[in-house]
Amino acid sequence: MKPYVLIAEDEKAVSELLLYNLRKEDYDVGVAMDGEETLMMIDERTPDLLLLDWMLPKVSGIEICRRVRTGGANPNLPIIMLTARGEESDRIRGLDTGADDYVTKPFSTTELMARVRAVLRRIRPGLKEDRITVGDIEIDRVAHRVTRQGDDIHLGPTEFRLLDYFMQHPGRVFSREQLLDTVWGSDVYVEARTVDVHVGRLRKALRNAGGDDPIRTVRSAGYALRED
Amino acid sequence: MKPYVLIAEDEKAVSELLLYNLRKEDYDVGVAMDGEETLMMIDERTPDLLLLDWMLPKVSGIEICRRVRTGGANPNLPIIMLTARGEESDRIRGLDTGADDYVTKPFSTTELMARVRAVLRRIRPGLKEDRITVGDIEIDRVAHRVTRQGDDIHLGPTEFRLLDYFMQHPGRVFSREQLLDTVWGSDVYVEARTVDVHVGRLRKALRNAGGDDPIRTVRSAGYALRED
DNA sequence: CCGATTTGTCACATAACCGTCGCAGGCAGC
DNA sequence: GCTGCCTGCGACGGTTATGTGACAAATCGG
Repeated sequence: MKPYVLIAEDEKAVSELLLYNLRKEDYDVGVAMDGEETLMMIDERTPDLLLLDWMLPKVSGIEICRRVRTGGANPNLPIIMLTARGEESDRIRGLDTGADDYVTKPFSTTELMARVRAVLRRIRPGLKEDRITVGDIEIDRVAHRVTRQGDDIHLGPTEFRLLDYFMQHPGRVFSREQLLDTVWGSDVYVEARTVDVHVGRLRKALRNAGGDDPIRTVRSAGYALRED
Repeated sequence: MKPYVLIAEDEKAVSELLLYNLRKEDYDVGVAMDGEETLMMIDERTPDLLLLDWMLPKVSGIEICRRVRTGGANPNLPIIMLTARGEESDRIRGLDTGADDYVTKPFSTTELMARVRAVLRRIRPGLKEDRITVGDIEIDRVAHRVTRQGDDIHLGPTEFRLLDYFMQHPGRVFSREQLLDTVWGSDVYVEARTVDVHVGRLRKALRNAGGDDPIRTVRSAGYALRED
């Protein structure tokens, strides 16, 4: 089953961002807006991971953290703490109370997602790797590196995300619209043909490392990564 | 039984497009033109999936979403939300209220159908596979690939759709008119004999992968795929 | 604020595909 | 076997989708 991630965050802007990104990475997601609700929702269905805001109305994040660790039915529940920048000592107290990781706001979504994966992988090994290999291409999302037959490949941010997405679903054909939605983000509007250009750039970069074109064009449908 | 899909959409152009395509994929389809009607129709017969427009007269899409999730007899009713491009925060609120997926208008029909399948497959596994095998021919709609006895077969878009349609109904004979309607679409006007040419091309492509002709000509009636 | 990198769009060339035609051959009924 | 329809298929002109170099705007990192 999909891992269940509970977001405990009162700022709607933040929780929505998290919600959106976690859904995109195919998790089950719940949102709690204050401390009480968080505790209730944990009781209802034990999450596989708790994203916990430091400052939470009614019952603070650190208090929740403590209660979970000492009190409840699941003292090993993984927790990633979200703190505002500059609360350094708080941060440490956060780890002290037993959070598995902490992230300062504002945070990079990519980085947070990587940490989420990292924590979840501890619980469920082989869940969503930080490294994927398809054929002779390997991508390392943490180190942000791509190699082909050992050679390093430099990619721009967009090409990187594009390849990343392809490698998560090898063989599958994506329309330009789908790619725009997921790789670019659903909130940007760019021409569909832009995808072509970036696929072209990705191709050229991959070609430079030798071997033949690993991206398949499916006329009138989109692009796909060859799956061997 | 066929899955029942309810369309809640007030723009006639959109709802008819959906209706047409869903029928083509062999679903039972209902159409509601505003929010009230939608709620009524849900009560009458529980759909397997609700395609819900964001902006709906009388009772808005989001309100319906909320009521279904919280109130009714079937809080797990799968919902795909339709939103206009640019309503980004709305979109996220859509997910927040519990839609299973969302699609922005204007949308690609192919993509929407894929999502419909994806959502329905969650409910009824093995419903409409992304892969079909008939005899020694296999078609993979997600990867957009056709193989025969392991060999890859390259088909143009039209031949692909044609074979896809045949494979959904092996053995059945289709007239040229039926094929034009479904494979080409009811809105294009081309000569009936065009079908012959494409069937010919499909045949040639399949022949190249060995084996004998899997398409049967029924004189003065049409064509059919042999079902062994 | 500057240089370097990246990005989105355009224009153009090319390749892939489409629909139609024409004709050769096949099929059924007589 | 003959006749009148039907079908298979190669050829062809027109259309559409895709690949790619160029470029200006945007962004990043100092």
